Amino acid sequence: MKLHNCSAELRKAKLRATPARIVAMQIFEKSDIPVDSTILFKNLKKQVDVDRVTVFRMLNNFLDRGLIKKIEFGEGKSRYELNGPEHHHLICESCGNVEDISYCNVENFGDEVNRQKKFLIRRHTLEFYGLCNNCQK
Amino acid sequence: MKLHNCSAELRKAKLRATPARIVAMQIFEKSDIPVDSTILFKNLKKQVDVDRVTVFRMLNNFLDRGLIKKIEFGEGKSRYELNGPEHHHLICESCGNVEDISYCNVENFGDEVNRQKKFLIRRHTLEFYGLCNNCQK
DNA sequence: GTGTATGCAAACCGTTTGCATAAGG
DNA sequence: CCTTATGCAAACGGTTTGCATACAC
Repeated sequence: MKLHNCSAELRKAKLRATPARIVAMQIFEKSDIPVDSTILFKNLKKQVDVDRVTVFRMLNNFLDRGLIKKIEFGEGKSRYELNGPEHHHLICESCGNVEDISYCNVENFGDEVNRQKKFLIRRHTLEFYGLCNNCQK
Repeated sequence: MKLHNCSAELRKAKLRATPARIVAMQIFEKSDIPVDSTILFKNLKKQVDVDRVTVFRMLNNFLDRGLIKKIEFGEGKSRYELNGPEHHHLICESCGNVEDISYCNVENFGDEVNRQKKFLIRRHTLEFYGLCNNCQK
């Protein structure tokens, strides 16, 4: 059980370790693709009695404290994932699966942009949409 | 006046050239940053009497016919721009201004991803967030 | 005990849908 | 004339807010 880790992590982020939050963190740790509020809510419900509103408040709390980050895949809703090392996503337009890619050569490109446009880049988003290996068959 | 061009363009896309659509196309042509439904609605209202619903329907029609494309900047709403040559955006987190960049070296990176992950890339999104030249001062 | 987190109800915003009317070709 | 676009009203899904209560520390 990672329960203790999650509690500690929450307290370290100056958040009270409530049951809902602990389970939410566990769900984030277990899920391999970014979750949206509805998925998180449904999975939470299996273990704790929690309100939808609380889920949104948790998400915002976690975001504020930098525990998670928000992503959008153009679905008209937000997704969230643990705020780990920078990476990008391969989103299958057929089955919806999401794979992570860690390598990114955009930094060099960013430097170029910086020089040319005098734009100070703080972060960037890069998502690839297409067909995963399975769905190509 | 570009009115005639817009009408022609609409008809070429097999869409009836109604006043609202013609003005909408003109607004797209004039605006240098991607517009959202509300901005488009307000600007349309200055020239034609149009309903909010009609704006959304127009946007979807234009999307279907490939006249425009949809973009998201993580604002919880969609933005739209004319479907011209591929480019990416520099979004200023301070003033909200958006600059276009045309050069993109992501293709090479995409090939790499393709080989490594056997993922067939159909399109990608790449947006830079930071501070524009003005807002750095 | 004190301040933070939660539940509930209600509202908000962007967007979609159904249906009858209007208008482009 | 026939089909497509529009307006209006209503609904939808995701998200936020106000307020009183419950709970973590």
